Amino acid sequence: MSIEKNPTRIRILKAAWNLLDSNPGVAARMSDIAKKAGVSRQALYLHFPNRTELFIATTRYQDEQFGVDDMLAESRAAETGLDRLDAFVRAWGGYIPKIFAVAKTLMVMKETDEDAAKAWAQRMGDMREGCAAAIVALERDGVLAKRLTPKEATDLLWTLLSIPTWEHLTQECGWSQESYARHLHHLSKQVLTAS
Amino acid sequence: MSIEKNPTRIRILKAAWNLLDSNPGVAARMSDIAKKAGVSRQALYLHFPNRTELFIATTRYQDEQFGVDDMLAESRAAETGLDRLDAFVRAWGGYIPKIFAVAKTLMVMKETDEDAAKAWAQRMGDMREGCAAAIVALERDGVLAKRLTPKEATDLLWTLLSIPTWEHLTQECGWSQESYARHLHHLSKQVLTAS
DNA sequence: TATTGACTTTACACTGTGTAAATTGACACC
DNA sequence: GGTGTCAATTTACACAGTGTAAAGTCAATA
Repeated sequence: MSIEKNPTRIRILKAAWNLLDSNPGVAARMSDIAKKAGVSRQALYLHFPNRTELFIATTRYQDEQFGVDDMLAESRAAETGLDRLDAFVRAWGGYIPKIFAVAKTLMVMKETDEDAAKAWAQRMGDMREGCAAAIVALERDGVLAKRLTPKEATDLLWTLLSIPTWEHLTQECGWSQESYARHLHHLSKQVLTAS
Repeated sequence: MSIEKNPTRIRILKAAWNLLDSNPGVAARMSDIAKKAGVSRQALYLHFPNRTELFIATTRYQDEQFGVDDMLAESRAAETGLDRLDAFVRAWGGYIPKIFAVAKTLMVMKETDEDAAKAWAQRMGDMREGCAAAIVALERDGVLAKRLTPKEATDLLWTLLSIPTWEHLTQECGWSQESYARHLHHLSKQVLTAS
């Protein structure tokens, strides 16, 4: 399944993943990752040009391991627009907690790092595609809320499903993942579909 | 109105404010701020213990200058719960763009800095009070959506009005402030009140 | 046996924050 | 007029973390 299987490279990616997951919020240093991977700090630079690229590679590795594409394919298979919306909300909403720690690191980095910003924009752009497709399906079925243009509806769904929204509800407000999923399921229908 | 009026201190605060506003996203360095304030870098440390505290002081200075308290007082004066909700959404939603650049800087810092995190939590806690008060008023009037507990409703409003949500809609999606305000006005009612 | 490749070790340049201390200049009090 | 004080300046340095550079080790392989 994995495109490259350089063993040390993978060890480093796993170490980074692991470190970010277990110390959420504490941005791992190159030396921390090296130690965790059982390799010298300099070795990291043999596999990744810099810290940013290492973390970008880590998110890609996660996507590959989790099989995002297959996951999102499910929602694409739905017949009706409503089913498609539900499936997408469930799939993506359930994916966020798996990738949160690493994603968050990249989100913070993107504020000061051009490359991180680009990688992040790409990733979120892909996610937006899924939102847009669900909205198109709703419109096709004639159930899209009348006061929203497709673009507005897509933007709203994109925002409701954004990682900061998930973070706010589960981390700041203390909602369980189950509670988050249930509310977002309802919310997206309430806001986006015609009553 | 201002508690302290040390002229150099104010010059520094204005320089920081100015710098963050005009270079949004580019975290200003101590030397940049010093230069802008027309003062030596070391002088900053005569007025603020460190970079974090300088930025915290800057947000406080903004709040003071803009008179947040007066602004929020308006919403407190509303008679009905619905009026109160509207007033609060309008007031806070209109305030975000004024403070965004500085607030964003602090939001990024809070991920790696304990003090920044504390200051930010405080600020957002205050904002949550406003959300909670509006929800209580809705409940008192018997118009709170039945499927939501007051806590859930408060959390949702708090999330909808959060700075990341504003940022996502206006910066990523390109919504105008007017469009943001209009949609949030409708959205909050739709989600939080009984139809 | 020589070569290659992956990794280590050591060292260093660079950036930015924060500490420290000696110096200057103005104003204020007696 | 002399003295003290206060704000700010200048210079210097410690420290952390990223990234570069180069020489050395060691095993596999041809």
